[in-house]
Amino acid sequence: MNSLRPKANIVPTQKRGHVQDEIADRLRKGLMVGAFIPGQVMSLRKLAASFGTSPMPVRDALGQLVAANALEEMPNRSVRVPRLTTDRVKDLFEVRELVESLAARNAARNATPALIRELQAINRDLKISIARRDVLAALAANQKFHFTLYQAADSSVVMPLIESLWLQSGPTMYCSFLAPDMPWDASAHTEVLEGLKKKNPTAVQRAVARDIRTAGRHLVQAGTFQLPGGMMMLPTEISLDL
Amino acid sequence: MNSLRPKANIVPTQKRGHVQDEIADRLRKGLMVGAFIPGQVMSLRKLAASFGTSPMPVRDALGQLVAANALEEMPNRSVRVPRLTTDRVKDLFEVRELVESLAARNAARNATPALIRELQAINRDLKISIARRDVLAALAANQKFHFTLYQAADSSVVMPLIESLWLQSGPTMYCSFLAPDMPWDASAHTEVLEGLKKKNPTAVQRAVARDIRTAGRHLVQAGTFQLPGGMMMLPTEISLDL
DNA sequence: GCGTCGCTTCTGTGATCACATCTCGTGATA
DNA sequence: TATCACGAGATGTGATCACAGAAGCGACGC
Repeated sequence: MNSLRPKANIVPTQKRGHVQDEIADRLRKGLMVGAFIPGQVMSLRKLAASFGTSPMPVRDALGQLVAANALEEMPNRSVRVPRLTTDRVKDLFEVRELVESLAARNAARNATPALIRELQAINRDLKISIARRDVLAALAANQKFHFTLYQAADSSVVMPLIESLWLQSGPTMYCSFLAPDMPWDASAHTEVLEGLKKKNPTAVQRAVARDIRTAGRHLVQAGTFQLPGGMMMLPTEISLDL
Repeated sequence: MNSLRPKANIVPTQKRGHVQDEIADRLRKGLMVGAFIPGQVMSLRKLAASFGTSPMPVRDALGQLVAANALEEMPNRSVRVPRLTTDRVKDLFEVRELVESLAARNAARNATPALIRELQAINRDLKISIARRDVLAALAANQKFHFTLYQAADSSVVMPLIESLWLQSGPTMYCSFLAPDMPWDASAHTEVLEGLKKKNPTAVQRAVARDIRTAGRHLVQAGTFQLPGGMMMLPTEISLDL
């Protein structure tokens, strides 16, 4: 009877109540994978149009990401992908080293043979991607390696923290690792696996700490994050085919 | 011309665009101060009615707090104050010890005489509140002591993490420290101040770690958080006079 | 030619509505 | 009396609308 009936989602209402979460997931993935340029503003309505929804779930998703420090809020109340300063990168990796070391140590205590096998498989993929110079796949494999390891720590307190820290460093890491001469040392991962096999949590902890420390050092040295935004061949417009 | 004109906020539109933030702040404060019982569900419309606004800004505020792990989302999509298990408390304080130790260490490097004086003043208030058995004031002073110290670390990465961790432990801490026999050792704070005066970051770090460790131990021992919800004289309904 | 005013557009925010889902209470029936 | 079913209410979610502010941009005046 009422003319206000909405146009009924183009998609046949896939899952009720999970729209904002799916949007948030796609945005998260996009941030990790470098689909968004540091400094890029995330327009509410444009994102909504891209997703084919109303601005409402997008607003919620952006709010989540802002609360997780994955996006930053400008005085205009617009949100954008944060551009990191050198100091902030140092801070970020200092904390990452600390927190992820803890997670790695605790994960090592709970390590099962199945976990070790899974990590070995992921590391194989990682090495292949590195050999192919496939930055995207390498970053994805690297993330998967770390997160499956940390997951074994079985801490619902630490995991969200680590996710937040990765989301913050994600876009910048992607940009920096686009430099073809960026060395990538996968030896730390090998040390992790050896430590797990020997059931030596301290060794695993040290290996993860070393991995993060060297990554952070390379990132600071490269310093690509302090270049003026908009460089590189990345699309200025939002690409949502994630 | 349109009849849809809303009823115009009772409050003469204090500040545009800061409604959701004020709501989030009041909820945060309420969580820290124990205005909400662990397990209590935060109803969107009821909160909105209490605040005298539409459910919209409340939805945003709750989303922020859920993203910060200060509130948890039930399968119903309702959000509630999380009730902590023993394991989670241990996790929480393990991470708190780690992260806040780092912040304390870095803060000690930047410590100024003014900061030391400020911390001394706060600690005086804390001791007075303890002597008076004023749990609320003591918790507030304790929080102020820690946060002003960490603020000196000048890290926009670490501070949000610490805030999130405090928000998670806030309600439970309040409930536990209601027990009149809960011992409160302020000696760690004295050690912190001495370390700051001697410009010894390691000493400050150790003191903060000890402070958190003992607090966590007492919390686990007391174990009040695992009592069935709804105990104590706390109001079941939401009290918003914060 | 350059600066400035004003308009158009776009931004996020808050309110209201419609709806699917779930809960809870009341009723009837066995 | 016990149990099941139906219904009324409440829940969060998403869409749409109204509005205030900022920003871009073009035209006009100096």
